[in-house]
Amino acid sequence: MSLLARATAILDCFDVKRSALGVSDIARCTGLPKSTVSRLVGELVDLRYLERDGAQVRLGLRLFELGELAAGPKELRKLAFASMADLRDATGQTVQLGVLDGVEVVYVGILRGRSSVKLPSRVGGRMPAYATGSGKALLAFSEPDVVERVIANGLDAVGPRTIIDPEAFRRELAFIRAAGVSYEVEESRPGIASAASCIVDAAGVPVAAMSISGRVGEFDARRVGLAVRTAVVGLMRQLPHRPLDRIREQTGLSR
Amino acid sequence: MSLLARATAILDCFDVKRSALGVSDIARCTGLPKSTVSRLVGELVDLRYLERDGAQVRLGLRLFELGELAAGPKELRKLAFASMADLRDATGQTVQLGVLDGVEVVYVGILRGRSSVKLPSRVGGRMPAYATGSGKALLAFSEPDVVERVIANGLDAVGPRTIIDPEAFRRELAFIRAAGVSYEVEESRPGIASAASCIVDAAGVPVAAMSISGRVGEFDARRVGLAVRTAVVGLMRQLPHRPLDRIREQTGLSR
DNA sequence: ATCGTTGTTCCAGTGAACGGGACACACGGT
DNA sequence: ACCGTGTGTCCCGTTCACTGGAACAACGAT
Repeated sequence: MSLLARATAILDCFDVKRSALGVSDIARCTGLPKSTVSRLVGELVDLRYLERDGAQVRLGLRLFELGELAAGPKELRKLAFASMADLRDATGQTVQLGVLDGVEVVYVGILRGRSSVKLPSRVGGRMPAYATGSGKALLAFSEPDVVERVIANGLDAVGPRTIIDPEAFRRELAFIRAAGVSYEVEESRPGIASAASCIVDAAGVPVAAMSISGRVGEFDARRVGLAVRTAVVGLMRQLPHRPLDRIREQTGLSR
Repeated sequence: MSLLARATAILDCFDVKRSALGVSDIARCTGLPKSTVSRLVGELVDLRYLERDGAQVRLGLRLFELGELAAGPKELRKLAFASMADLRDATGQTVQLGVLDGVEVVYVGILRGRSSVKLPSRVGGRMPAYATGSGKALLAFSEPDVVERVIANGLDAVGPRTIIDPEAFRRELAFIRAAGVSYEVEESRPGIASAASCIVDAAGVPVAAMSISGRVGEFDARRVGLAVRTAVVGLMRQLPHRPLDRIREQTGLSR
């Protein structure tokens, strides 16, 4: 395990629930020797990636800065914001924007609806991809090996109706690919339903997914699904105009 | 230069203006050998701190996540948000919240005013402390060695009226400490004026500064200065109630 | 006073990072 | 076609910086 991996393991210990940790806490959490952790924490503090708060230590200012600079999610959020707001206003439900990272979906933007059922999601938070509307929408348009990796990673039931059978899951993705919309009822969490649609770029690679979630009762799947889909196609129409970097990426990808 | 310092030097190359860089760009910018950069970039990509975008590389998803988790700024922003909104609505000018980091102030929150004169500041952005309203307010309540470090670092003119004389600067801070408000007219940038006030915690250590900026013409310094000050004292009144972590910090600081 | 904590420091041993150089590739100019 | 210059990656012997057990000092609780 390289030094960088150790350092990042330290940063990974922090969570919305555990926002301040001691050296020993970190040593336990990472499995690294205490002396090593002490030294690395010291270096990270000097670099302002961590900051001391008495005997505890918490995530530092530089991470905040770099997070604000992380161009990808920011740009995406800006582009999608208008559509998301329309959707939120039209339905009153909460709208989310997520990207795929390995076997999980990371939410990069959230607009909470009026009927603010408290969703567990949070900007920067993660959920298993196979159990969420956004995740399934993204996987439906991803390469087969990405999907297989998710399946191989295990389809554990995280909600009352999570799809745990690999074959059923593949069929579900095929259906989503055809429909352009994914639905999910109590697959991620009891009492919650959602509909999502995948945003793909000009080359057909999935970029993000927009989803809309609400309480199972007050949620008209058909209607809402259509709304998400229309919002997404509207968004995609203005997507390929993004000039330089997209072109550069294209040429880069073509070897 | 340790490995961690090298890795962070790579991350520091990125900027709002240079959001995507190649390996050679980074090598030039950091002064590190290209082969070293290539290897480190590879590791950082594996760790998702960077992501490849064709031949270019940009800041990755994990930095975005960690930035969202950085508790300090987030908490502060939440606390100050109401007062900032009041101030913005009352004056129509843009309100900023900044913290001190070394010799610079980092903006952790911005509410743009109606008369949206385009300020150069940005959430997560930096400005030299000695040349801004927020920075001077923070320095006025900081330990002498902090102030001296800033002065030793050099008071270069960044605006038409930047204070560049060390002695004048010390007098300015003494005045601000007495008044509780700092003013700044064209010290940071031509055509811009601002007033700021420092938020100190129960122990008297400066935490952040709230500032309000506008075009020199449409800016009534007296009136606005008083408004900022009242907003800040109102904010501070509800500050010491913050329970556990503050107490822990206290005990930690008292050795 | 005696534990069980905490975090920090020391230092010799070693394994991982280093980086010069060779390499493959993609351009653009002549 | 032939360079010249730009990329980014990879190899591999050298070496030096990271490692981590152990000893340490400070607390707090029992």
